[in-house]
Amino acid sequence: MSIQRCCPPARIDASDWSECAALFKALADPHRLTILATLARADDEVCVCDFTAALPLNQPTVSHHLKALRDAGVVTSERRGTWVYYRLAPGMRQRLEGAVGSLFVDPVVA
Amino acid sequence: MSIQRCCPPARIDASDWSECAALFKALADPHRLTILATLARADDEVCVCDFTAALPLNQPTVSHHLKALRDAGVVTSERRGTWVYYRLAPGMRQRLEGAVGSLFVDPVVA
DNA sequence: CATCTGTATTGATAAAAATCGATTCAAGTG
DNA sequence: CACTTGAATCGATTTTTATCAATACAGATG
Repeated sequence: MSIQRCCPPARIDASDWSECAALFKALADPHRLTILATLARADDEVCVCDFTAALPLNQPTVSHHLKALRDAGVVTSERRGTWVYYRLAPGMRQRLEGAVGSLFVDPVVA
Repeated sequence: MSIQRCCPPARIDASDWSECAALFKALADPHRLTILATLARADDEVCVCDFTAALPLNQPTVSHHLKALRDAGVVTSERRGTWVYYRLAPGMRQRLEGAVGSLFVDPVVA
């Protein structure tokens, strides 16, 4: 019998998804999502001390997660006196929605 | 002088973000995003052989990533003869958009 | 039923990430 | 300027993840 073909050749997407993956990776942790959701709901700055008080983590670990979010550009920080305050980076929601949108066709938007 | 307060007490979000984090974790890899974007653009099934051919990874590694996506409920698979075909899980876009939306207030949608 | 081909699984290894104790740093306070 | 406090950094440890070679499995073919 004739040899079966599995399918039409198929066009694999050739984009570089590294940047997008890095953004999702920043959100791939329950504690970081807690921080993010808190900032989103506060729609205002939140003191680090509140996170260390509320999260079931030691202070260095909280600091570690905050740094991860900072490095990913998800949050910004500002020291004022002894305390440091975090807030959501401007345009984060759009950025995230854009990332999701870019996965699903929406050919050539940005 | 009086002791400074850092801020109003602050209300930390108490939700469980594990599930949401697991979804983002599934997307936190460039190769998995390539697979996902390909499936989204195909809007149809794609043969595993196309992924193994196109990705700069060995066959077992591709299989590993496909399993990760399956376990996260992001894709579904179906064997037909020798070949196995993958497609996007139904409602994935809404699910992802819902996850993003749940982070940003949108109180009590689903 | 021996064999081939495509995919999944197993086992091992290496790289990355999460966590914490100890320390450092920055800024107030006395 | 010594001391205290909040946050970041460092170092070490453990866990998770990515990757691949080898193997097993599933279905077709002869």
